Amino acid sequence: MKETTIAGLAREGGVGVETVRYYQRRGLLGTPQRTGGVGLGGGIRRYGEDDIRRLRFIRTAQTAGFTLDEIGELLALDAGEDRHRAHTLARERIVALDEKIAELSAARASLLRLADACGSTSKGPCPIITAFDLE
Amino acid sequence: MKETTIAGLAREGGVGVETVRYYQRRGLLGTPQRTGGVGLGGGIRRYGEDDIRRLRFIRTAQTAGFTLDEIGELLALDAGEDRHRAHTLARERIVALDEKIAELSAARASLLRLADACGSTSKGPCPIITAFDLE
DNA sequence: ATAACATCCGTACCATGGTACGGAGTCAAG
DNA sequence: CTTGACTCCGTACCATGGTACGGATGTTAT
Repeated sequence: MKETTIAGLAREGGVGVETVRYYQRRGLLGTPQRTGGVGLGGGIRRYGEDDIRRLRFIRTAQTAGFTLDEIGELLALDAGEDRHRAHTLARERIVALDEKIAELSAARASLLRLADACGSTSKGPCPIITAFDLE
Repeated sequence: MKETTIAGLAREGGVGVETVRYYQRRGLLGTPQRTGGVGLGGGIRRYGEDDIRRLRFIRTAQTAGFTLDEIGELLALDAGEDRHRAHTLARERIVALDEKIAELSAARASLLRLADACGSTSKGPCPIITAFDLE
């Protein structure tokens, strides 16, 4: 049971320590039990595999376009019973992703036209605005 | 030569009036000559086809992932002579777009797994975090 | 046991891309 | 020639997703 501190967790998740703390404040990550805890506030918190998985999930869900609020809901659903809600969220996001991917592909085509138009060695300005006109 | 006011320009570009003003402040859109201009500050500004094209370009360039700062550079290049710089910017963005599209496609696959796993009528929690694990 | 380093916590600040507000000026219709 | 809608302008505020600071405490290596 590999345990680590907040710095190790952050490293595993590919984020900074401050970002982990930010997620804790947002309620996306828990604040585990502290070691010993002699003083008033207690000691240092220890994190395990579950925390690492959870943090990684947050990051990949972000790339899927979920906001942190939505990710909070997903994490709640992961523990809950509402399969229908989870299914709906996933479906909605797939539709949004399909739109986004189409949008980016169209933009890519425009950029290709632009690179082509401005790639020649000929002088003068290249019609950047025009290259996007055909979208 | 269809002319319009800021509200018409905003409508054509699919943005709000305040957004147009914001772009003007950022230097992305110019502030054209005013009508009559009797008082101290002058009258109402009039916008034409070029302004509409420029505004639409800003919006589509945004969907391509350019920041407003980069769009400002592109607009400067459109008038300038630096074809090489324009070509470089376009190429860089194509690479970034390819990465982003791949990322979104992977996320889409995860969501499909998730929708599948949580779509059945069976009870209990569905493994949301796990559905993303295989990325 | 003491130095060096990490953690904890609240609070403040940051960048990006807007959105809102309020007062003054302008324009067109009745 | 007034009313009502629109414009202009500065300035303030907002949401999102962090990032930085600084003092107190905790941990660890020598």
